Amino acid sequence: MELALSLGDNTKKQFSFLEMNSKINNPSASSTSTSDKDLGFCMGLDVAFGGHKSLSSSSSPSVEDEKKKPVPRAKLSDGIRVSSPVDPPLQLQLHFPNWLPENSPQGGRTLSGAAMVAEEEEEEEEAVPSMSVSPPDSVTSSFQLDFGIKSYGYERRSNKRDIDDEVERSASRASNEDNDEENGSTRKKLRLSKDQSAFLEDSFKEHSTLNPKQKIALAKQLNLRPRQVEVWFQNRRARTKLKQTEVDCEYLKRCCESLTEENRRLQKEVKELRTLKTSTPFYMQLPATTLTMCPSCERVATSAAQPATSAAHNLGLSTSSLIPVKPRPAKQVS
DNA sequence: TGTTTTCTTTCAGTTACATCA
DNA sequence: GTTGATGTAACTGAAAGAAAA
Repeated sequence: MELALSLGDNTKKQFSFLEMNSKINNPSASSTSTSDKDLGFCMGLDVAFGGHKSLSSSSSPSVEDEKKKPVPRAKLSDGIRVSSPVDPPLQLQLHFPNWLPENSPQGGRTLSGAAMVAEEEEEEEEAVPSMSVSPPDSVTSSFQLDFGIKSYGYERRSNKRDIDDEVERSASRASNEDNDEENGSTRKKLRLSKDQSAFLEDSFKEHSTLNPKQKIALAKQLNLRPRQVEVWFQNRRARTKLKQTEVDCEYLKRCCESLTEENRRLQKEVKELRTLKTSTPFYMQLPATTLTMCPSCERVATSAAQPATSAAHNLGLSTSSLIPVKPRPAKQVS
């Protein structure tokens, strides 16, 4: 059995970044509305939870795809623009997002492909003010803080994750110029600020998954790396699922207890009825030819069962096998 | 048109670090 | 100051799907 989770209206397609940003700029507006209790969890059974790509429409062009093939891709996602057949191969100047140090040695690096497209899209969009929510002395994420990106020695160097890592390592090297204690052998854990977390929570309420464009835009607004936003959403989905699983387990546990109790009660009743049946004379066990109604509870029973059920009533026992009918004067019915 | 390859995205599981009692 | 528990950012490998070859 799979569990369902509803996190609001998935039909909405766009983040309301500006609105959320205004919330960020006005801290008194939100931060209490981001707890899980406000997420509007809904529980259901027999409905698939998530699933691969079930919530995502992201089949967008990747950096490598566009690097390798400047020809257009067949499908687009959520407004991601790719070059048309008449577009020349892209060879654009990379505009580093503001989560990179300004003095990055990578500045001016030239790339082509979807990353460029994405960056261009970013530039084309209205200038969304980037978020600077961390206090100056905060230990939270800002690319100016130390980045201890562990060198994991990836085998493949072609997927997007690796590219992100490469960018991060580049940034880390740049950052290390100002931070001598970083030796690259340990990974530093950066904690997001409350505002950043609240902003991400708001985003998560709208979409539990992000397409690349949304991810980049969100990262830009929060002064985070896209990879951080991606990881945050992954972990957030995992937490949501875990929490929902706990709720479902509690519900099923209660159901099980209730059914166990009901079963126990019915077993007891059957046992009592059998005891009564064996103790009644044979002539009272003849097959029913008429229906009789119990005067006390106004339920109808067959005449064969009636003596036993009446006795059961007299004993104060429940008789779930009786058929409830609308109230009538106690009399025989043919 | 069908098959294989390549790549991306997501998830489940895990690790590592920060924080708190 | 130390230690264990807890929360969570970050990482890894596998699976699934889409697009290209």
